[in-house]
Amino acid sequence: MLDDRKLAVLRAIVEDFVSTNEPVGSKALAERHNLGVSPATIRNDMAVLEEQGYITQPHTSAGRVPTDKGYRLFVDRLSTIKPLSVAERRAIETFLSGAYDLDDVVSRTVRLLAQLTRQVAVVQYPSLTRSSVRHVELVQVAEGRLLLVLITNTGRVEQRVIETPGPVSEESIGHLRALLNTCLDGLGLGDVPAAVADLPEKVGPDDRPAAAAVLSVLLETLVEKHEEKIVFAGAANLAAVDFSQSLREVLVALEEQVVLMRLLGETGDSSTVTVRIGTENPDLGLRSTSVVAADYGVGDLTLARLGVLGPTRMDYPSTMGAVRAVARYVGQILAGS
Amino acid sequence: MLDDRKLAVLRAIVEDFVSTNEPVGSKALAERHNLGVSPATIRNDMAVLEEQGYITQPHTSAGRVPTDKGYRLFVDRLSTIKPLSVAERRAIETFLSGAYDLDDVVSRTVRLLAQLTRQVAVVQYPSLTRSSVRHVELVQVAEGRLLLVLITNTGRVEQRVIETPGPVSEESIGHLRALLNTCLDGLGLGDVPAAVADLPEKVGPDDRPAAAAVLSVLLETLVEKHEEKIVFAGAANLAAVDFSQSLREVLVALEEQVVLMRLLGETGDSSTVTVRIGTENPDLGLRSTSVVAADYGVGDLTLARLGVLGPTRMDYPSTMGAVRAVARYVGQILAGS
DNA sequence: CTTGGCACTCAGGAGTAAGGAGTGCCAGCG
DNA sequence: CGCTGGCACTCCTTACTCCTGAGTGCCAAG
Repeated sequence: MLDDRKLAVLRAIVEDFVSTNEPVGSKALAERHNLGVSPATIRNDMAVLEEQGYITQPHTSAGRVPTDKGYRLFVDRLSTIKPLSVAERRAIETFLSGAYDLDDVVSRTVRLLAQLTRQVAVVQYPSLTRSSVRHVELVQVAEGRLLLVLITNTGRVEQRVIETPGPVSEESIGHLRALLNTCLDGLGLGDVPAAVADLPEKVGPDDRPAAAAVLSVLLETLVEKHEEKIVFAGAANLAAVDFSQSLREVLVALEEQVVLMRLLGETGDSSTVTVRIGTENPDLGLRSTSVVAADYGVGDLTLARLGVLGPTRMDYPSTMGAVRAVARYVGQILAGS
Repeated sequence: MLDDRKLAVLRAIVEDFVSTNEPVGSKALAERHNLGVSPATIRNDMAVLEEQGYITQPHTSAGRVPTDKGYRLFVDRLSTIKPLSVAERRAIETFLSGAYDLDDVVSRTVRLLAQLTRQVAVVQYPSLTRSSVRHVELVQVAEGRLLLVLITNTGRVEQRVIETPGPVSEESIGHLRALLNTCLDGLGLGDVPAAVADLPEKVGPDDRPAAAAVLSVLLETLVEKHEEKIVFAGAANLAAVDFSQSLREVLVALEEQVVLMRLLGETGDSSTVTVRIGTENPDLGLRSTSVVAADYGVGDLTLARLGVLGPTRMDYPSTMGAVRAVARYVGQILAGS
């Protein structure tokens, strides 16, 4: 129902509109792209494309603008992900490899992605449930108060204060610590609750209350922090685009972890870059924004997602290229640290 | 040179302009505030105030608008900090006391402050140089790779990976750990470099290289992370105000840690709330923003700063009240954890 | 020193007109 | 049957003008 030429016209419309931000007319199309036909012919094609819902006119006697459906077709069938230049790749590599801990990796990544795409970047911390325990540390910081530090294989460090019912001897703490480490080492965090269920029974009766307190805090940490840690950068890039009225809504969304999580979408829907366009987004008020996201991880293990948020009028091929490249490099960096 | 009535007029102008965002004229002033004189008189006073540089007109035949100098006089002599309502205080208390670690305290604080003031809030993490060591942990996470975890009395947890020249025995690590803790426990971070200078000499010759590696990373951590950790929230509130062109610049500034630090200003210039108005700010491009900031800490010890960034046209008394109150509560929370 | 009166200024909105980009449709051509 | 040039039509955009009203500065009188 759409022959090759009509698809070519749609592609040209998307490309021109993205670069000029102005409705594109038949005459301009005929001039800038050598489609080999006259403006009148293009007009006929445009009429068909509009009827099918791929493009629309802001008003009579204006050029055409792609609809969400039009962008969708463009992304799915009319474009290919544009790889980054060698210089860009090298820049990513050197910038990321300078990081010295997980916080630093994440914060560098998000800033890098924002700069590459000139849009708002969002990066999720490696999921806790997909990580495994590397080390558990228990330190008495004051009478009746312990600090639990949980280090995962992805470099995440979670810390919690534990109020114990009474003072605990250094010896008991050492015992408890050893116990925790032997029974948890290398274990996936999802399996921790089952593994520690019988912990209080393994310690002497005097230490039971303390062990129980530690346990409850440990389990709490796993559920509370869950997947929720997520950061963004590049809000300034929003001001450049003419977001006008919706700018506020976008900023609000960015500050809500929950909304951000929903925007990035479920992990693992596909092994490559995914795109959500305009109204495809779950969130009202972000109807004119698109999200380009991808999973990252080490090897086969998916750790979390990262992505970019921008106007529907976006350079999808380049953005997708940047997101894919950054996701890969982050995986490499995490694997090496 | 400025009698009481002229000051009253200035105060009225500031208050009206802050609440309406429109240049205020002599007639409106006479109606809304009972100054006991006619508009004509007020006009004369206004002429004087303008001549002295406290107010200005956007254009002939418009009302007057306060200048930075006018706001300054208002803040210094014409207003008093407005205490929060009981309900607000209670809300702060319950919200902050729910926090369970330092990250959480800081993130809650910044969101709280943003919401209270309906502006952009900025909170600096407790300064490392003003903290002291509570515990040092050393863990072998892989062959030739150690993890150094530094816990301060303010709850900050810094972690760094250390590559050792070769494998290190568990025994050596234990020794090193004990050594570090005994010689650093309770020490101010500023004093750490001196205290550990002779550390390599205290260990056996075999462990020298490892000790040196640990040492260099430890010292690096202290200088690199220095004071620089700082977060903000409430960017969405920027969109509400009519910041127009400068919005982008403000957003850029917010994402630059260094700029943020400079904006908050030096700690300890005064024991109470400080205000920087418009051009008093060190940063170009933020000429139409004001910063209201205060130190926070536990007891006499100042830990860091927090504050609010907004348009010069701001409700200073309320904002100052909120900043002061939040700073106090944060201190209390930190003292109790 | 304060006040009412008065002429003056000027930003902002409404109304109008010209310009132009782009369309839809039609008739003719290969 | 599809492509093309021509043409009338639509309607957004810009510029221009005019008008109104808020607010001022100044002056003369109390």
